[in-house]
Amino acid sequence: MAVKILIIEDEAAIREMVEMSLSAVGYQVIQAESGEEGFSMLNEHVPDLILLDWMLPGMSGIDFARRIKKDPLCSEIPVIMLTARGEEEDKVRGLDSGADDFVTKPFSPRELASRIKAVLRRASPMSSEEVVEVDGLKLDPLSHRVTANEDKVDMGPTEFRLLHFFMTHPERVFTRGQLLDNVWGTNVYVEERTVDVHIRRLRKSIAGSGHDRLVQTVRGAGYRFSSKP
Amino acid sequence: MAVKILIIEDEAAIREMVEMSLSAVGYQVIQAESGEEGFSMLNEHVPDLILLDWMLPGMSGIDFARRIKKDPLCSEIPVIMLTARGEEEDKVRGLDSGADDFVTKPFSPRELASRIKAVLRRASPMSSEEVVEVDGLKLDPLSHRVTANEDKVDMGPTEFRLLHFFMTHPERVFTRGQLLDNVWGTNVYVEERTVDVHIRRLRKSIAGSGHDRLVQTVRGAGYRFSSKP
DNA sequence: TAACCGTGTGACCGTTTTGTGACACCAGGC
DNA sequence: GCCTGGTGTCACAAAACGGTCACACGGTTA
Repeated sequence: MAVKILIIEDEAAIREMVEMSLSAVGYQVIQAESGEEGFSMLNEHVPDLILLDWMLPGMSGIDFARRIKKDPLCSEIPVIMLTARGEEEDKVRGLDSGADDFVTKPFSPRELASRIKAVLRRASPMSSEEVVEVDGLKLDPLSHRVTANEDKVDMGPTEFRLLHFFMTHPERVFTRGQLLDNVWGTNVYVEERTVDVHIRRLRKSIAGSGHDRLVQTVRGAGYRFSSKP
Repeated sequence: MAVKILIIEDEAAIREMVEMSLSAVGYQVIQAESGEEGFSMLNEHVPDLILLDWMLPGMSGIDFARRIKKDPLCSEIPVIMLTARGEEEDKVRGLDSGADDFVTKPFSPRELASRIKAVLRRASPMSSEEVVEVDGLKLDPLSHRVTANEDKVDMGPTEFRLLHFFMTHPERVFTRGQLLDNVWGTNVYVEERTVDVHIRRLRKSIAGSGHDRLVQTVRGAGYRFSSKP
């Protein structure tokens, strides 16, 4: 699955440049031009990294970072601050607020890309390649394999991606729309009820070992993956 | 363990390109932008190969190579020199200094990767010439022979390389593109479906002993070699 | 209790992906 | 030249997958 990066930056020129250079190296870029928009984006997408402008209209970057880090659901997402030259003294405050790195404007696409790579490596070593396990249900992205208590589990590609997303974002409810965005990908047009069907197929394939209880329905909201009842 | 490559090159652009393209095919890349930094890196990492820029600020590439080769701890590490066009006549001197190969800038990632592969194969025959065996299926790179429970197995050269790659990288899914890169070589252009055909031929040739089950299709992802079902 | 809403479920069918045999081409040996 | 074995590509077949629908079910509300 492609690495998602959310950029929150009010200058459209910078957003566009970042979008172009990062998507060229295989990242999926989601844009927001204000803190508020950034938060609403977080409801749809769960990015792997956030690029955050230091000076934002309305909510400042540092406020945003603090709120992010307080939210247990998002606190793990690494943040890179974009600062203008001459704000050096502010770096300390920025670090306190939980930013993982700083890039000073103007920056080259290359520099940004290498910082991103470094931060991602540091923050979660190969997050998308790590084996995830919940309650005896194990998913190995590298070998593309799912086992329930060492027994092989079969499922289709979409179910696999869905399960992978769930297992890497447990204990959180996702609406059907959010699941479509994160598992199917943005700009696809399919019925929301399609999610139900794939949930059903996923449950069926992991039901043999009783793990279907991990995929929970939250009526009126969506679905959740959780080991708690 | 991943193959480590140390690149010593002052131009960040080239370093980044190399880093990206090599890490994409599974190498671990360590960067240094000067000879001095290169030496300090050698104290931390023992790379399997060194990419060395011909023209370095301060200590030149050739000086570096000479010092490397004098050090008994590092003298075995193969060195590939990166030279700019028009330095052809210098190649002789370079060879005297112990470089194992040359790559002329500008070079393509594919070319570099295949040179690296060739040099590593030449330099350390140990790892890639060891007999591998999985489940009674034995491949001997030295005698270029495959046996299934002591019975001889026939296959074409490409199938042999494919099987060798699979057996040295089991339990992991490879896309058709990755297989093309790793088995065919990086600078060839062939249809991805060609992989399917060779998978088919490989399966056919090892099917007599039932070993075709080791070559597994992962729908939507690629192929995997595994002794597990 | 009946209508209603959201979700579960099985089935359908077009599309996509993979398996498979055949063929043309190339290089090397005779 | 003429085989021969190996390779890449193609066309077709087979299988799996994905999205949609219709209907069933169960809880909630009027």
